[in-house]
Amino acid sequence: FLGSGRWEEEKYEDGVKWKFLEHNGPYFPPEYQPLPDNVRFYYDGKEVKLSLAAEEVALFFAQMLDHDYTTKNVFRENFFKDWRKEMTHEERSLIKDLDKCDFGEIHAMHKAKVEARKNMSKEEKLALKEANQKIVDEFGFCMLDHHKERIGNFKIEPPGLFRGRGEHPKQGMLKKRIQPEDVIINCSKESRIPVPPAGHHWKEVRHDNTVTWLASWTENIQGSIKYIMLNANSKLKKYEVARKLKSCVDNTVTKQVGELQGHLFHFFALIFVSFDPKQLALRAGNEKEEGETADTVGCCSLRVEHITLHEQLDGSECVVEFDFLGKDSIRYYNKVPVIKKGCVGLFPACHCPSRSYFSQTSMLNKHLSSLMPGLTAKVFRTYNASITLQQQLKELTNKSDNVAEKLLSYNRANRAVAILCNHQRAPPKTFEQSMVNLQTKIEARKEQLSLAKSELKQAKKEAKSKGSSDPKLLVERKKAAVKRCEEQLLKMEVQATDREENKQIALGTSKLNYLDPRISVAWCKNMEVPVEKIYNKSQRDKFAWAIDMTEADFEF
DNA sequence: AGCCACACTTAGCAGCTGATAA
DNA sequence: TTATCAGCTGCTAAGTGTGGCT
Repeated sequence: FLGSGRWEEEKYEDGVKWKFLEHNGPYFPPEYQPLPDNVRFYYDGKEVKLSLAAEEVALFFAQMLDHDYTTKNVFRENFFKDWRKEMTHEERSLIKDLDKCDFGEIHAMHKAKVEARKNMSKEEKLALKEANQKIVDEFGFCMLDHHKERIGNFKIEPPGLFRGRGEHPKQGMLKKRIQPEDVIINCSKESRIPVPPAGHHWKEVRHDNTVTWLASWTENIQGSIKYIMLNANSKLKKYEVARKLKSCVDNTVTKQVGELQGHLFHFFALIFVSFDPKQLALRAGNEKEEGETADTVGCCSLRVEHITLHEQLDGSECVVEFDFLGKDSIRYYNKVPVIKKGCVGLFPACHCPSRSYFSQTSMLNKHLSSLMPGLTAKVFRTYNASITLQQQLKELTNKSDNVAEKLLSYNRANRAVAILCNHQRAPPKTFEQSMVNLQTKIEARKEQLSLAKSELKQAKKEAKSKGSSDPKLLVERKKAAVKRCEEQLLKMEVQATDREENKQIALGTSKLNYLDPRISVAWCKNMEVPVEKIYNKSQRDKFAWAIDMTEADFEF
């Protein structure tokens, strides 16, 4: 029964995702608690008692006062506009200038609350934890077919100020409180229908087993739909599609260049032909509505100003320099030499200012899926990421290394992928300090080591002169101490290297979403590294299928 | 072909927590 | 026992891709 069917997906016929679904509905955040009387708001120096609705929104802003957002003009303007909508007539005619608003006391109260929470007694913390656990127990699980499953996000998003990333035109707008009347419930007809909070009703209860969500509502900033869903589980199928691409790369995709030139923008040809894994892993780049989101682009939406063509750069011929903001407004900067000379002729097109040269992802995907079933633009990222990990692991790890060194190599391979996929992070606020701390520890350990060494020498000397069995034992002990010290020192030095190299790189995203876990599991088996060293508990759960099925000889 | 609605995946960050060192 | 900090989890924004409609 451990055979091939065990990790099968798509249990049901066309599009049916479940046969039975039962849950308790989403959890709603607590109602707003009015400010105590001693916490006041001032306008133009004078105390103003705000209405409940206006006060709540004022608190949202006051809570963010330490954040960069509140210094940004767009944020402030959007906030102020939406805040005024929540005010009463009188408030609105009085409060006309955000700069004259004094949120000082509200801000101070908020900070005191955070502080108090931090300083809670053990008992209080435990009580809070238990209360939270009760909520999880009641709302955090559902019955999906015959299994009890953990729900990924069972809480309705609380109201607040919209925190769009980058230069988001809607940052600071009021994200409204969601009521049960806004929420659609999805579950089995024959299940216990979730009960709405007292005095409320659901917007709708439906029974659609072709979708996986349990509840949904429409959010007021972009008008998009938000869902309550299970945690996405990684799919074997997705990696198999990417893996198939490996054999397709030469005989299918690259041969299509000529055809691509015909009816798709030339730039795809360039990108998808020059896809030596060490090169590009751009996102597809769907069109976006202008003014609704931050101006970010991907492969298909790149504009002329994002690309510079160099006929000669850093010793390579025909190099494309990319500089643009991608998803989450993360900057992508890269200089990529073209590997297929046939593409050179395509470059002049990049200088054409017309957007029409840049085809759409739907066109691209249509073409790609005709080349290979299941092939879409994002499969290239999965393929590139996984093949790069495999190559890097092969290149970097030695069987004779110790575990710490092997793990450094693994992280370096993972890092190569993260760089390829442009997974960046802001350097942690405490980064410099923690590096200094680690360095200090290393120095201390070094001293300890030299001390241990001289003690060993001394012990040896004494053992020689006395020759008794007792000092010999001492020599062994000292030897062990030196060895232990050396190991710890090495471990710390490796850790320092790893951390320094990882300053601005986020490994988690590629690990979770792009790297075929079978590559990592096979590597662990080959290198005799316990799988817990590279996957934590939740990652092991997510990749249980790979851990279970993968042999040491797996090749992506 | 272009659009939009919808469903689902991928993403960085903030705050929490538990391991570790002092 | 307490302070610290790295790693983890939860959160929710921001992508991708499909399919139906005009």
